[in-house]
Amino acid sequence: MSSAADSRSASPHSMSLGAVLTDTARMMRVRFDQRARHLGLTRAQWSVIATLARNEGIKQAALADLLEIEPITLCRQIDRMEEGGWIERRADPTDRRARLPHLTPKAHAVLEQGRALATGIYAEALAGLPSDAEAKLVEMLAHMRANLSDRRAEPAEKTAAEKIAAKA
Amino acid sequence: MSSAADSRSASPHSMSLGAVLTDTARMMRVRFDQRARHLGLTRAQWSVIATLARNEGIKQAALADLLEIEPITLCRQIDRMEEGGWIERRADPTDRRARLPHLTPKAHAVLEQGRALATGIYAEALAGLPSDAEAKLVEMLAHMRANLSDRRAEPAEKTAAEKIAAKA
DNA sequence: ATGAATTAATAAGCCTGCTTATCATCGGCA
DNA sequence: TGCCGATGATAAGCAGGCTTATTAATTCAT
Repeated sequence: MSSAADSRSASPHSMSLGAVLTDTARMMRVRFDQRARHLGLTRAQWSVIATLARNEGIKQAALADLLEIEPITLCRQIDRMEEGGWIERRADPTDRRARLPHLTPKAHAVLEQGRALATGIYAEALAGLPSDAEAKLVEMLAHMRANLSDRRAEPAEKTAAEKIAAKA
Repeated sequence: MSSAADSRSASPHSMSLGAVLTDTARMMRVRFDQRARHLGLTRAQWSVIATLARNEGIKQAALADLLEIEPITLCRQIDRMEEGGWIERRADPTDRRARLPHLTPKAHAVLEQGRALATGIYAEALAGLPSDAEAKLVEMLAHMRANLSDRRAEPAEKTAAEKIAAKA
């Protein structure tokens, strides 16, 4: 039963952080998808709805930036969500290039359910950990995300420290 | 500059944990992919190579279990890696159903480079955090992964605690 | 000893991320 | 005024996850 853990821990600092991070993120997404299936929504789609709800009238490119995905990824996601009746694109009166995504009433109707689902899954994932675990995790992960967010494919040595210094 | 963070933190316990977890995992994967591109390898592929290197002669289903992905996902990954010359499938003399994946010399040759890459990226991500951050993170994430790993689409209440009790 | 259940691998088809490239429009500057 | 670079959206095509279902081989129970 412990073979998986054993086989991964040959060098405790080599693969485990990336592996456990990726696995945990994937499992959280899968769990959300399982629970949200009866709503007809995936985690990624719910994330679009939740963000859009707080940013009415935003452009696709700006929304992609909030979601931290590429515009093309969001574009195709909105294609699917428009087909599913969650979102409609409206013309921007001030810029004929833009097609602003708007939530439909159907999307507004599931906002609360999605929030409750997410909260329940976080609670389930964090069960058995100290009460400050969530805050600590979010803080550390946000820090790591910031460390990784800019630079391109440069050699790894002494870049992170510089970046942090530059930000401060 | 802070608009993304602001727009997400409307309710600090609603979306942020899942969002930051997913984003950080994705950025780590992207970073690895950028750095490993000159090797012709992706993070997912390197992960297969590293795990296979520690488990010679394993079956595909067992390897999928170690990697915590579905067998079909690994099957298609191995298709690509066989095409790329990283892996070859050999017949299992004791079970005619099985086709055992084996690393090619080309794959053995990049093992060290991959390990160094991963180590460098972890260091970069963790820069500026206390020295025990990695251990704490791995511990918390592993706990969460365990909390989420079994059960199916049941309601969220009081399942995690039961599961932990059952495991102990 | 044979028929049922299980297991190994994989096909089909979807979702969501990416890179790269195209096209239309906007807006600033010469 | 007219042009040229920046911007908004999207097409094409790949990677790597998933669910569901199929085929072949093995194993187990009767």
